[in-house]
This record gives sequence, structure tokens and C-alpha cells, in this order.
Amino acid sequence: MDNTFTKIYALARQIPYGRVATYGQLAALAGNPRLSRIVGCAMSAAPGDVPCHRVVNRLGGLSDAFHPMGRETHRMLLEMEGVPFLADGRVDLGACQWAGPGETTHNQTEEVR
DNA sequence: AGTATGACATAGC
DNA sequence: AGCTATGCCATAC
Repeated sequence: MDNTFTKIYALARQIPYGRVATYGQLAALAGNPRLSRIVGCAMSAAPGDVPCHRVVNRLGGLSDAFHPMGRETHRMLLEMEGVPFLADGRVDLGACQWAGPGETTHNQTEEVR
């Protein structure tokens, strides 16, 4: 069974509005921090139920090959969700990185890191 | 059935 | 401090 994939899908789906998570984060939550690749692979095969646009790499932006409709669209999507963007064109992970599956529907006043 | 590749991340040098 | 090498699970050929 797709244990890992299912976990990744579930985690990605649990990402609250206005928040983003990194591949390593989901990978760690999936059971192994090295599953980062699998997370990307899972997103690739992820159905429309998974907000893959909320999943970003360590850079705070999408991967090198994640532009089905363009980076601008991605940025607009996150911006529309309330995710602040840096001048670098990347998401402000230090301000909107997902805390974890236990902080989904909680006060987002939680200071990350 | 086995091999190769892949939307990343971490560690070592 | 930046680059190289390795690891992982699943999918595709």
C-alpha cells in the first residue's frame, strides 16, 4: 500500500490556509527526513485534492520543474491565501512555514522557529 | 522482474 | 562557505 504517499497526501492536505510546508517537513512527518524526494514524487502524482502549491522546497519557492502554469500564478495563489512573499520571489518560510499537523486549526499567532 | 530516474534534503569535504 | 556525493520510496520502461 502507499503508506508513505498516503501520509504525504494527508499532511499536504492538512496544511492550513495561509501557510506553507517544505518537502523535508512533510518527509519528516511521513517518517523519514530523507523521503523529501518521495514527497515531490507524491505531489507529482497527487490528485487535485492536494494543494501542491502550498508545498515548497527549502528555498521557499517551488522546485526547479514545478511550473505547470508559471511561477507568477503560484505566487499569486499563495499571496491570495495570505502568504507573504519576499523580494526574492520566495515565500517567507520564517513567517508562514507550517508548524505541524498538530497546529492545523489553531491560532496562527504562533511564532515559527 | 530488474534497472533507472525523479517536484529534495542532509552530511561531508 | 559552496559544491559533491549519498539516501529514500514509488513509478515508468
